[in-house]
Amino acid sequence: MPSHPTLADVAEKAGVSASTASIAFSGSGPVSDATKERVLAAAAALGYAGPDPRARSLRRGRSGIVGVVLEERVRAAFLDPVKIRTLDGIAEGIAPLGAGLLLLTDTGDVDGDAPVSIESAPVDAVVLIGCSPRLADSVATFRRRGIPAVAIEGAADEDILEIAIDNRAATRRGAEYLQKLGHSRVAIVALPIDPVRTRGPITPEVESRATNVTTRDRLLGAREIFPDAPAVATAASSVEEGRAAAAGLLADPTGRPTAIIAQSDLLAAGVIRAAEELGLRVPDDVSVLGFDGIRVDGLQHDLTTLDQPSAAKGRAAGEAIVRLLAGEEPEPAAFTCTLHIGDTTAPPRG
Amino acid sequence: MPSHPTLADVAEKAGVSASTASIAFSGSGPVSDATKERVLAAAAALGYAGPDPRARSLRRGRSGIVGVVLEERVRAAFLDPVKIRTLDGIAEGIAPLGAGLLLLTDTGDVDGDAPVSIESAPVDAVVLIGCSPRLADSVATFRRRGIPAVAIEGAADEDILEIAIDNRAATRRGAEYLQKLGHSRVAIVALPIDPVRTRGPITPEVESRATNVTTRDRLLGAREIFPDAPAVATAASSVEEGRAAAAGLLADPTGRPTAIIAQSDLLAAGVIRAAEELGLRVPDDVSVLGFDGIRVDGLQHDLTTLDQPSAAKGRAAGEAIVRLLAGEEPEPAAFTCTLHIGDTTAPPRG
DNA sequence: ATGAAAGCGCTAACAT
DNA sequence: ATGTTAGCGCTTTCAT
Repeated sequence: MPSHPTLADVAEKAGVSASTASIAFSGSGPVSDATKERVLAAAAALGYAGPDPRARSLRRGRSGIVGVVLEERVRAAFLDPVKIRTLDGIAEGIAPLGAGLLLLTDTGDVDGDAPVSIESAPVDAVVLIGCSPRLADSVATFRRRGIPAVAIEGAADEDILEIAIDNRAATRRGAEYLQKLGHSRVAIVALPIDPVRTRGPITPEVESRATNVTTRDRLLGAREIFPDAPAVATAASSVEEGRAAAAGLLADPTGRPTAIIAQSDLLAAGVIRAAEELGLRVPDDVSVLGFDGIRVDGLQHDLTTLDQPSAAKGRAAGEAIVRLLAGEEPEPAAFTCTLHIGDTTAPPRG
Repeated sequence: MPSHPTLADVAEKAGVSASTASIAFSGSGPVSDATKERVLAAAAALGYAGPDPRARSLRRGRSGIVGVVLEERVRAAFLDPVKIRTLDGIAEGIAPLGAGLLLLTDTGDVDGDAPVSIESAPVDAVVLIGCSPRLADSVATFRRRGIPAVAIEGAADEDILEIAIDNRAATRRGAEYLQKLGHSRVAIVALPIDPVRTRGPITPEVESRATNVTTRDRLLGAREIFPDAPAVATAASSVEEGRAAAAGLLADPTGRPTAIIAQSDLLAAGVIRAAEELGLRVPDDVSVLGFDGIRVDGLQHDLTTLDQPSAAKGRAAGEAIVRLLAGEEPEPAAFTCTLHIGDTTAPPRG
């Protein structure tokens, strides 16, 4: 009795052929009840735990695993409520597949050692979340490997099925709202804009090199209303990054913006904190607009924000995967964000 | 040129043997630079995206994937901040492996169709999170398959490496604190206690059938100080469940508890909400003790709670996996929770 | 209903 | 440094 019995061992013990034993386990063929029982008994006796998934997936050409490619480290994704809700939606969308979700990261590290990189993961299909600057590479890789892929945002120029939200139009609507309130001196606290997450003012030159499509689209939407609004890039969507960026924007009383458009709710929470630290009141002295529609932990305000249907987005991506795997051709989809008016926006003073 | 070229195709095109081509890709052997280049060129020409991970893992006997078994649906786990932080810690702990994280669920559904169930996932090792009533089965399955496993809580009686926290002792410390404040009429809002998540009073009979080790241990800890405290089981760790359970406990002014021990912070938040809905003030009319040390979204109070090191717990589990895979024998570990005294506990009135 | 044979695509011994 | 050989464990025609 080998330490880890194979199907062949079980078959031999049961006195049947390997193919019959296989059928007894998978149920994909006719077996007499007696034979089946004999096989199962032999398996139990040998401590056989069922067919080896590795061999099975080689033979069948399918692994039963759907990959989720995150642009950042897993831990970072878990800190982002939007990502979590999206992931949740994906899980729901692929539920009919009964497939496992494999979390992958596309950090750009050339991790040749990593047994499971984006280049070599045993997945039947993938969902790319976020706007990796290396998206084009990833897409090409999966295409070469014949792995169906769906992108959630950030696929603007790539030849891949995309599930999007109206980043640009939504931001525009938010900006219009600020304009209607009477704001004209507006500044933007932006998400990371390039692969290396450079902090600082977004000059036209920086903007031309932007690789993050979400950042760029939300920027364009804001610029439709406030063409000259200064923008600052952050290194991450976090309260701390928002605080640091806004501290700079609000420090000088001369020409201080009366409203700040933050490209995420976490950044917006940071903006509010920065304002409070400078003795400014929100929304009396500064209005703040967010994006996402998450509830920010510890934030006392009811943030005015663009509420995005992140779970629906994920579900749509999951459903698209199911259809792709079934040989169908799902359509790209675009979801619409809703302007939620909270208590962080008001007409400018004076 | 086949639609999906194999290593053999590449080797042929490059005019080398398959084994040489294999080495050119994996780097696990000597190849001349010239040959390597020729192989890579041939691969590029054919659009070969690298060795098939399924074949590779069959041959090597390793998939480069670590499974995470959740007791509930993925979406439910994502709603639980403790689980997320634990997952985060696991990702950090197994980072040296460069392995992917495969999310698996052990719902008890006999999902024979699921390509990737707990019985048949191509994983090199697994972490079991939470306290599945079916833990014993899972453990046996993984053992038969020769897959190293680590459990985070809930493995009390199983023969498996466990990373634990001091659920019982910590709860006892919290209960002692309430006692010192002067409380004696205390009630408990408990986590789910059995596989079917039955709601309602925890009678001795129910308690004897408890399968959820965390629930049971926290219950025992509370009972060390308040032996006769009535307890109510909920169906999930959520604000809504906590609210519903507490609504029942607080409804009748006669013999109303002066303090409630909730087995999670989400439940505690629900308890507070129920109290407020009844016009009771926290902590003046009712003291509330939580467990977890998460920040509950939207909760205005600074919850008195037992702060558990969930990320550290996950990291320890990840590190244990790394060591198991290296053939070492890591020790079980137990982490200690800290009593955080917030503003939801005070001496009882009058 | 069962068995024999042929690989899935790759890598690891072992030769040369 | 390169080639030859032999499977990893399973599933699937195709016979019988």
